Amino acid sequence: MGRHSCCHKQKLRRGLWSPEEDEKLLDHITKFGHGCWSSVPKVAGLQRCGKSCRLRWINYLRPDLKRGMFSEEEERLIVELHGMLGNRWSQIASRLPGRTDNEIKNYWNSNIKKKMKQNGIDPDTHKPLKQDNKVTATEQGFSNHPLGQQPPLWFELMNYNNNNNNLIASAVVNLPRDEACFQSLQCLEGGAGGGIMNPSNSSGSSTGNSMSSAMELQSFNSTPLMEMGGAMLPWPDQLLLLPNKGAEIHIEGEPEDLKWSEYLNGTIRCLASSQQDD
DNA sequence: AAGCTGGACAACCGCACGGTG
DNA sequence: GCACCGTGCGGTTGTCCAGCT
Repeated sequence: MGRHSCCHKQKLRRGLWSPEEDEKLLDHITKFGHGCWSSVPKVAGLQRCGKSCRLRWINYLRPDLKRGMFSEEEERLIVELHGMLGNRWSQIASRLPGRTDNEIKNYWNSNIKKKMKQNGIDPDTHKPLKQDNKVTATEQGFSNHPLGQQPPLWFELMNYNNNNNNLIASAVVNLPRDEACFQSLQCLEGGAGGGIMNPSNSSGSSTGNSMSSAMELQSFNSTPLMEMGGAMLPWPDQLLLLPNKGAEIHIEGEPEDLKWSEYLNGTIRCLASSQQDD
C-alpha cells in the first residue's frame, strides 16, 4: 500500500487507526461536525490527512452504522441492486441503511461473487455462466421439453429459479411473446387458480409502464395479457427473478400490479415446493 | 510449534467532478 | 477558460487472523 502524497509531504501517520485516534476524531466530530475535512485533523490534533479522517468516519466511526453480518434480505437486495446498478457501490449502499459502500464492496468481492459462481451465475452479467457446471434444463429433467436440448435463456432461468430455493443470483429474464414462453408460464401458473390468456389473442397495445427510479435501467413495455380476479393485468416483457423470492415485477404507480407480482411469487414457490416433495 | 494459505476487513490510490477565485 | 482545492467513488492492496499442514 502506498502513501498519500499529502501524507508523505507532511509526514503524517498512515495504516490502522489506534483507539486514541478514533476517540479524538469521534470527539471532534461529535462536538463540531466535520465541516471541511482537510481542516479536521489539524483541529482534532491528529497526524492524519483529511481524506483518511473522512474515510475512518464514514466506514467505522459513524454512529448509524449497523455492523455485523449481512442478513439474507440484505444479501438478496445487494445482488438485486448490483444486477441493475453494477459496481456503483455508493448507490447500492444508499439503499441499505447502516451499511457503507466499502463494506458492501468487500462483502461482494469476498462472499457473494463466489456464491454466484458456485450457482453457475456470472457475477458481472448476472447471467448463467457458459461453462460445463451450469445447471441446464436437460439436467433438470426437461430433455423432453418441446423447446429441445438447448432451451432459450428465459426458460433456463425460470426453471433454474424454480428448482433452487437457495438461488443467490437475481436475473432479468426477457420474455418473448410467443407460444413456447406462454406455455411455460402456464406451467408456472399451475393449480393456483387464475387464468392466462394466449398471447395470440391479446390486443398487443402497450401501456408503457415503467419501473421505479431505482430500477430505471429496466423498463417494461407491457401488454395487457393476464386475467386475475376479473382484472386484466399487464404482461411484462421482462421478469426479475430473485433468490428465495421467485419473481417480481415493479411497476410504478400501479399497486394493483403488485398483486400480479405476489401471485407469481406464490405460484413459483408453490411449484418449487411440490417438486421438492416429489 | 512453525510456516503457509485464504478469507475478511481496513485503508490507500488514482481519478473524476464540482466549486471557487 | 484555467488552475487549484476539497470531496467522493471504485479499484486495489495491506493487515490481521483462523484454520490447515
